[in-house]
Amino acid sequence: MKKELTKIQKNILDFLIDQIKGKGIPPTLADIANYFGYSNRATVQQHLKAIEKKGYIKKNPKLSRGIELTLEDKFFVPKPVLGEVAAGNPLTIYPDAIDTVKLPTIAKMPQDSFLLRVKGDSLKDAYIFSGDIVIVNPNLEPKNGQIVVAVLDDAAVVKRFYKKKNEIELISENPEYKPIVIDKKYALFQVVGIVVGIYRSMGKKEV
Amino acid sequence: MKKELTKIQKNILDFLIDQIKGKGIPPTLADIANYFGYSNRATVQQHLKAIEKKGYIKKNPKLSRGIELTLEDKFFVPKPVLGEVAAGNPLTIYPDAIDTVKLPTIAKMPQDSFLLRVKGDSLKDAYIFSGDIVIVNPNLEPKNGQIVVAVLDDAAVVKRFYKKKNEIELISENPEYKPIVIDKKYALFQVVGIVVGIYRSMGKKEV
DNA sequence: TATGTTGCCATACAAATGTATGGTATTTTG
DNA sequence: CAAAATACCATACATTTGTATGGCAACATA
Repeated sequence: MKKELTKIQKNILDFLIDQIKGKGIPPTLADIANYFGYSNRATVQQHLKAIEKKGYIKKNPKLSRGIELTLEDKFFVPKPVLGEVAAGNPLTIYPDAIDTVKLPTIAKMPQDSFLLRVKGDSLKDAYIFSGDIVIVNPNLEPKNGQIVVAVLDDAAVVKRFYKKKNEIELISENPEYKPIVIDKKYALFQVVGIVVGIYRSMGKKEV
Repeated sequence: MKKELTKIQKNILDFLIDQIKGKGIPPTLADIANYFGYSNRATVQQHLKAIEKKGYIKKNPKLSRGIELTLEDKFFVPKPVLGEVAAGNPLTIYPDAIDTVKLPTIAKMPQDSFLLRVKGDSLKDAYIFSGDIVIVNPNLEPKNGQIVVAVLDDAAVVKRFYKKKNEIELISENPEYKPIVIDKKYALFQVVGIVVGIYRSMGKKEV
């Protein structure tokens, strides 16, 4: 049905997806031209026309930023998963993505939030299961009782956060693991972000 | 810190939030003017200036649709929950929203997806719990094995979908409930949508 | 009373934006 | 080979869009 895209067209489409899904707002022709180094909007214009002709996008004529995606799987956008975490046995967060998860469009991430895949069932008492994706927002101040991702001695832990006078307590959902108490001044401790939610993709059972 | 907004300014801000978070793209001045029935963009212009002055938005000058939200709780957007469902005991989907859930920005919904709150633990074998929000997408074709929301005799059920030759089988996660078999021609049956994912907000324990 | 805020309109203008048209060169395809 | 598609550029033009300025009315406030 749909014709093949050329390499450049594919690149532009990727850019469109990235902008629309990632940044939230479709780019202008000038944006695209600028990104790809074109000195001219008309070039972009024709590429878009070609892409539209092949059925991958739809243009809202005369409207600024009026580019819509018509991808069949437009509800799913690949997002990098930065690592795996478990409440009990801290795992290192890898600098690069270890995997990619297809997130539905609902999962438009706040700018610099990131995803971690939960491994093991040590969070099951918080109803989070192996394979679930936790959404971590690094831009929020942790409040008592919230579940946070923290780095302690170069390892990541996911625990419930409680701020005391001079120390911070990290409590595991699972009673098997004892609370961790950290002095506020301890340098090798840092709250990476707050778990704002969990997402679980349906369809494939990959537990 | 932030000054109070007037009624009209509040309305405009609500519209901005609705568009940006809901539709995904900030409106133009003309859009806003049109929505509120203003014959003039300058009116909107001044309202935006007032709202910006009070610190609720930030404008990217000279850029089309360059309105940013600066809300403290900008990561949370109210979304209507259309009803409640349980796998075992079908509940009616109410025409109006029964509740509103604060969804984080990650939960930018695909255009006409809707939310249902899960009640009861009859889906617990699918790791879905009471209080979880299921995201239902009405625009996808159901495939075998997917969890769907279906209307059967005016009641909603959430079950796993299997298409047979002449009939459709709806299988409950919970072995207590027997599979439902529906003839394909049965008029009072319709698949409302597919559960594309579940979302659970952290922070408040409201189970 | 004077002053300021709010709410709306009209007009004007510059920049941004989308679009149309034509040109050139390369590659692909029948 | 000829025709079509691709890839890029330049120029021109009409709208869209954001912005600035001024005017008018209602209202609260000092």
